[in-house]
Amino acid sequence: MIDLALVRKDPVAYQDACKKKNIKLNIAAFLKLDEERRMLMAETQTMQAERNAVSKKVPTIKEKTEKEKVIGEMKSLGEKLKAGEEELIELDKQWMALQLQLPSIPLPSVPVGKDDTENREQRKWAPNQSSASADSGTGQDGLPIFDFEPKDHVALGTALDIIDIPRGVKIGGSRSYFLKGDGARLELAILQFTIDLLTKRGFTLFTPPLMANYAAMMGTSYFPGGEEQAYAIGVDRTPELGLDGKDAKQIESDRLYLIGTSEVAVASYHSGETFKQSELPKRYAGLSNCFRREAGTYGKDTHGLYRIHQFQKVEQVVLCENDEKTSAALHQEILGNAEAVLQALELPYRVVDVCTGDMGRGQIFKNDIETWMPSRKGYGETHSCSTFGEFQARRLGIKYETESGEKKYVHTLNNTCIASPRILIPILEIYQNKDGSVAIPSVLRPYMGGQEVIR
RNA sequence: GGAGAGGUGGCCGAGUGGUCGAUGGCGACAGUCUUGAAAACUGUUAACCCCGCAAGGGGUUCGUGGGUUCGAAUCCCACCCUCUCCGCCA
Repeated sequence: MIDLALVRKDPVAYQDACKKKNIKLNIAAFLKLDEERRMLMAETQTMQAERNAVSKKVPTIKEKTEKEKVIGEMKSLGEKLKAGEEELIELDKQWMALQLQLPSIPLPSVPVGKDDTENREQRKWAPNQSSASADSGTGQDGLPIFDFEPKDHVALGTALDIIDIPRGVKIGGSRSYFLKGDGARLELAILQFTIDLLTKRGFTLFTPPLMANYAAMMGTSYFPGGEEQAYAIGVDRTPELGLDGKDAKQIESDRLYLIGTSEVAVASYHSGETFKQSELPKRYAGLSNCFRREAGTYGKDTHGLYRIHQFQKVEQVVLCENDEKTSAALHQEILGNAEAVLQALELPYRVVDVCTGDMGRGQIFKNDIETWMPSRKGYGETHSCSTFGEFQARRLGIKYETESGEKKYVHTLNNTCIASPRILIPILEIYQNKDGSVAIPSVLRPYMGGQEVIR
């Protein structure tokens, strides 16, 4: 949500932000509605003031006919007031709906572009000399080269019996999978390694609710707009559905949504609260399963574990004071944490500055980290690091009191630290050996009982 | 799932139709007293919105949303949440 005083002061800047972010919104029309709303508000408030004043006087009137006269007058005022209030409620709905669409203004450094094809590569990293696989080498650019025909993660995982997609689909529908045996253990090792790294760096770990209400979805700015990507809980539970349950009907929902990221829950943790400035920043990490409908992606990334409905993620969430330098420094910090994990895993990656068109409504600055995936012959997005300014904090109502007693909204940031199984794609593909076995990255071995290879 | 109780200001808690945004207590802040502190005493102490340069004025808020009424914390309806007992249960 945006400070409307700023929009009124500089509507052009917000219209420009809409254009850059591909948001269809007429700022002038919104401000006209805003104006109308305030005028109507003034009118109804005047009537309310009169009603309140007279209501206070009524019990002191002793004379009966006088009293009845006043009550009669109030009755007709009440009708006018009610009409005004109803009109205001209607106007309010439209006003709020539009207000929730207002974008924040990207920082000046953000590249302007229409979609992810116009993101700008900022830097690359690759291990000097990869220790990844006994049977592969490292090219000049640090990317792995194989002296055999490398397999993709699906072929590797299927042959090793650590990934089972067909049976996943049998149980959970398209884009479902099982991790099995060492595959499941590898995932947990990665998560645990990441958790340990963040803990050492001062982050507090949360395992949050996986189901969240509308306020949390809206507050973190997934709603309105992202409803189609969220699973809403609500199918009927009648026992007489036979063997296939295909007659199961939608029921009225429990009004909860499965979270697409622990950010929804963890950033909402302090909603409605006011900190003391000395309590900031808060460095939080959420470990959770994440659920995404992936509506509208039919036919896209259908192969393997790249785009699936459910995954596990360690997410960093930071709340800090309302200061651009502070949040910029923390942005680099949480970006650095994710890079530290990839570097420990010796996976080549690059950092891109996400352009305006590929940014969300609320972000003012965003980096993606893309990790090298041999089967894609390119980098694939594995991390997303966002700075929101006070956009989320306004929706969530998270403030702090400065030393001088002033109340301000916090700034919020978040970044993936690791997300699995997508990260298994580069791990399995880069660490594969000629014989089809896969070496376990050395930093993960302590988490797998010292095991060195999956075969 | 069955039965019951309840949601009031930072916290506790009173209030069942009208000068109630709400008695009282605790806490916090300021002052008096004190060398200092404690105690005692005195005072201050909600959030949000609208108008206004400001001083200030007005509105809304007693879980949420509707309704009744000239007037609702108080009456009615729906929903959300919490607690207790029983049942079931990882």
